[in-house]
Amino acid sequence: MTPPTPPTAPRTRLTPDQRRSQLLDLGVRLLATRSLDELSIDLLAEEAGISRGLLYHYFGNKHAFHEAVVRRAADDLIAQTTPPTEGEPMVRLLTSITAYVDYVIANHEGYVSLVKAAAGGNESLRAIYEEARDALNSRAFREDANGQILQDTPTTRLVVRGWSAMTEELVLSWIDDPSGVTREQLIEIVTASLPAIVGVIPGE
Amino acid sequence: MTPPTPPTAPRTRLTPDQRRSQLLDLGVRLLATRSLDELSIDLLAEEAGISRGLLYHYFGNKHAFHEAVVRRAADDLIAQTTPPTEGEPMVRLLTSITAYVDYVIANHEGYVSLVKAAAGGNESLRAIYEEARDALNSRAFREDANGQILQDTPTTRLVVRGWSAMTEELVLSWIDDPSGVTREQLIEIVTASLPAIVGVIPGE
DNA sequence: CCACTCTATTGACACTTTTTCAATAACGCC
DNA sequence: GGCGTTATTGAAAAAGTGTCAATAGAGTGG
Repeated sequence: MTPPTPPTAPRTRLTPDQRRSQLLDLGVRLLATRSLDELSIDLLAEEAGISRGLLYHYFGNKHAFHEAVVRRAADDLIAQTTPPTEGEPMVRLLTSITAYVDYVIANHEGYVSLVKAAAGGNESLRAIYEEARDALNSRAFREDANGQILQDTPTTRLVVRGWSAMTEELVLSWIDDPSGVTREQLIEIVTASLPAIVGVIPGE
Repeated sequence: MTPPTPPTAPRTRLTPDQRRSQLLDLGVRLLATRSLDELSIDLLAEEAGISRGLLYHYFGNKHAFHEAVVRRAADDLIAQTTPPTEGEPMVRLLTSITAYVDYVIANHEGYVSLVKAAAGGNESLRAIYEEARDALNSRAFREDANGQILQDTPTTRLVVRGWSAMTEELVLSWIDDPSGVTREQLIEIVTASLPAIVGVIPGE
C-alpha cells in the first residue's frame, strides 16, 4: 500500500547548513501537532521528501535528532522573549513576563510539546530545557544600571525556580480554560506573585 | 556478545499477584532513572529475569504496562499522605504538606517516575497524575466543621494549580540540592506561599 | 511418593521501526 | 563538457514490539 511515488523524485542537493536547517524547522513544526515519540524518522523523512538515511547522516540517530529539535525550539523561545536591557527593574520584569505569556499563547502547541519532551525525556533533553528556563529566570536577577530586583542567594534561586514552574503551569492551564480570567489579570497574578513568594522566605 | 546465560535459567513460578507486584515495583524503580520510552519491554524483562512474553501476558502491551506502573506510583502517593480530617484549617494544610514533603523525600524514585511519566506521557497517563494531584489539592479546599481555607472559585482553583506545580518543583529541586535550606524552612516556604499567592489575585 | 492437572511461563516467529553503509548522482570547478 | 567532491539514496541488518502454541513448576488426590 505504498502511495504511488512519483516515478523517481528528482533528488535535490543542498548545502549541509541549509539541509540541517530545513530538517530542524520541519521537526519543530511537526512537533507542534504530535508528541516527541510520535515524531518518527519515517514521518520526518517523508514530510521532508528525503530518504531516512539522510537524517542519520546529519544527526546520527533518532535521539540526537530529537535533542536538536528541542534545542531549536528552546532557542526560539529565548530569542523571541528577550527582555529590554533598560528601564525600571519591575517594568523590565513585567515586559519579560508579558513576552513569555504572549509567546506561549502564540505557540501553544509547540510550547506544550517542548515542555512535554523535556519533562518526560532523559537527562540530556531535560538539561536543554533547564538551560532555557535558567535563561528566563536569570532575567529576574539581572543587574544593570537600575539595580536588580532580587538578591541572588541559593534560597532565592530555589524559590524563583518554583515560581517559574508555577508560571508555566498557570499560563498553560489558563490557555486550556481561562474561566473568566483575562490575559491582563493572568499577567498581573504571575508578576505580583514573584515578590509575594520571595517575601515568604524565612529570615535567617 | 551475549553474556553466558546460565545453561537454562531455572524458571520460577509465582502467583499472578506476586508476579504483577514484582514487575510493577521494578517498573517504578527503573523509570526513576530513565525516560518512559527508554523503559522497554526488553529491558524490563531482562532486569526481572523473565521472558518478554510474560510481560505481555500480564499487561497486554507496552502502553498498558506503563499505565499500570504510573497508577501504582500514584496510588502509593495518595495512600501514604492521607491528611487529617479534623483540626484548624491551617494546621491541616501544614500537616498535609508535611506528609507530602516527607513522602517525596522517602520515595524520591517513585515520585520522580510519576512526575516524569505524567509530564511526558499521553492523555491517559496525565489523567492518572492529575487525579492524584487533585486529590492532594482538594485538601486545601475541603470543607469540614472547622470551615475551609480557601474560597472555591475558578480563579482560586487556577492559582492553586500553579501553587501545586511550584510545590512540586521546590521539593524536587530541594532534594537535588538543599543548598542550606532545612526541611522545616522548605515546608514553611511552601505553606506560607499558598496564602501569599492567593492574596495576589486581583479583586473584581 | 508418584502421577496428574492446572496454568504460569517460555521461545520461536511475524511485523514494525531504527540504523548502517556501499553505491549513486548532483553541483561546482577547471 | 568532463571530473572530483560529497550530498543523497536504497537495500539490508539490527533492535523493538506483539502473538501464540508448546513447556514445565507446584500443589493435589490417590
